[in-house]
Amino acid sequence: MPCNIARIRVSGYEGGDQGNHGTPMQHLYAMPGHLIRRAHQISGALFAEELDGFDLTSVQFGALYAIRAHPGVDATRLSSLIAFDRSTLGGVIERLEAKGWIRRDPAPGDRRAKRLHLTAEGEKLLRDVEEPVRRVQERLLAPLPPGDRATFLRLLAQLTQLHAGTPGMDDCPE
Amino acid sequence: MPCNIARIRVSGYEGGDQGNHGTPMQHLYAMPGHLIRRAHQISGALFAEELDGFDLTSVQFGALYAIRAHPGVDATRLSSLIAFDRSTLGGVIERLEAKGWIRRDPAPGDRRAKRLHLTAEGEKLLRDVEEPVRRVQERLLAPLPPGDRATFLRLLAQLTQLHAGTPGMDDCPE
DNA sequence: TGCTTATTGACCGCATACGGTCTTTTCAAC
DNA sequence: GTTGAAAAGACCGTATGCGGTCAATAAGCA
Repeated sequence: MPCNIARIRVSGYEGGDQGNHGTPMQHLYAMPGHLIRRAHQISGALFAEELDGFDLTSVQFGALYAIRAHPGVDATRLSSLIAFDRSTLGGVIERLEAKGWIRRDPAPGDRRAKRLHLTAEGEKLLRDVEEPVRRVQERLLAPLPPGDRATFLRLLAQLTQLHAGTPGMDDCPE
Repeated sequence: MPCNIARIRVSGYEGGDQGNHGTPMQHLYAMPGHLIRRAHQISGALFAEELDGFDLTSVQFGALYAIRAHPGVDATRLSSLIAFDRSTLGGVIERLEAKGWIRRDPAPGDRRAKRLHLTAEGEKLLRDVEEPVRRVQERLLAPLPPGDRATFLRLLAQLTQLHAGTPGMDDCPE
C-alpha cells in the first residue's frame, strides 16, 4: 500500500497564536522556501507511489537517466550534469552498481577516473519505468489548471537556471 | 565564505547521446520533478548562505517558527502543521533542545505527550534571523521578472495545497 | 470495569544531502 | 625533469526524509 504521505497529514492553518512576537513576519506557508520544500516532498511521494516495486528512487532514476544520455561519463561530470552533490552521488552510484544497473569501467588513459555505463538490465529498467515516471510528472502538475501548467514550468525552469549565475552562488572558482 | 553551491556546478546540457534509446522520453531538465528538486536545493543553499553563523538549518527554522506560532504543541501535531515526517521531527526537536532554543515540558493530563515551547534564547534567535530569512525568500524569487513572482507563488501554493486531497495521497486512515 | 483500539514518543534502518579531508594521479609551468 | 596546482574518487560526520516497529498511555466501548 504505497502511501508515504500517510505520515504527513498537513493540518490546515488556523492561525495559531500568530500574535505578539515583535515584527509580524511573513507567514511560513507563504514563504517560497516552505512551498518548494513541500512540492519536493510531494514529488518524492508521487514517485515512490508510481514506482512501487521497482526498488528505484527518484534520485537513482535521475542518475540512470543521465548515464544513458551520456554513456561513459565519470562521476564528477555526472554530478555536475544532474546537479547532485559529488559526495551524495558516490553512494547513489554504489547502489546502482550493486543492483546491477550500471558498470564502472576504468577510463583508458586516466587511472583516476571510472567511466559509467548502463548494463542491459539498466537499459531494460529505464524502459520499464518510463511510463510510471511520465505519470509522476503528469500527476505533479495535475492540480494546476491546464493553462497554467506551462507557465509554472517555465517560471520554475527560469528560476533554477538563472540562479546558477546569481552573485553569491557563483563566487567560486570556475 | 559560504558558497555551498560550489560543489554543484551545473553543466549546461549539450544534448549528450540523447539518441536511440527506444521511446524519446521527456528530457530530464524539462521534468517538473527535477526542476522542483533543483529549486529545493537552491533554496537550501541560499538559506545556508544567508544564515551562515547562526547554526540553524531551514528545517530547524521552520520548526522553531511553528512552535512560536503554536506554543505548547506536541511533536505529532507540529509535524502535521509544518509537514515534517514524524520521525524526522524527532531529531530536529532533539537538536533544537540541545541548543537551548526550545523546552519539552510534560503535558498536564497526558503522560505520553510533551509540549513544546520556545526558550528566551529561542525567541531571541528567531528575532535575529528574521531579516536573513526574509532575504532568502527575496533572493529565491529574484531571478523571476517582478510581475511573475506572485504568479509563481500562487501556482506553487495551489499545487501543494491541492495535492493534499489527491486520490492516492489520501487513501490513508484519517 | 475490562478489553480493544488509538495516540504519542522513542527507536532502527536506509537513502539522500552536503561540507570537509585524504590519496592517487594528471598536467602544466618552470 | 621535477614540482606544484588541479582533478578524481574514497571516506567521514552531521542533518534530513521516510518507512517500520515497539512500549507506554489514553480513550472508546461492551
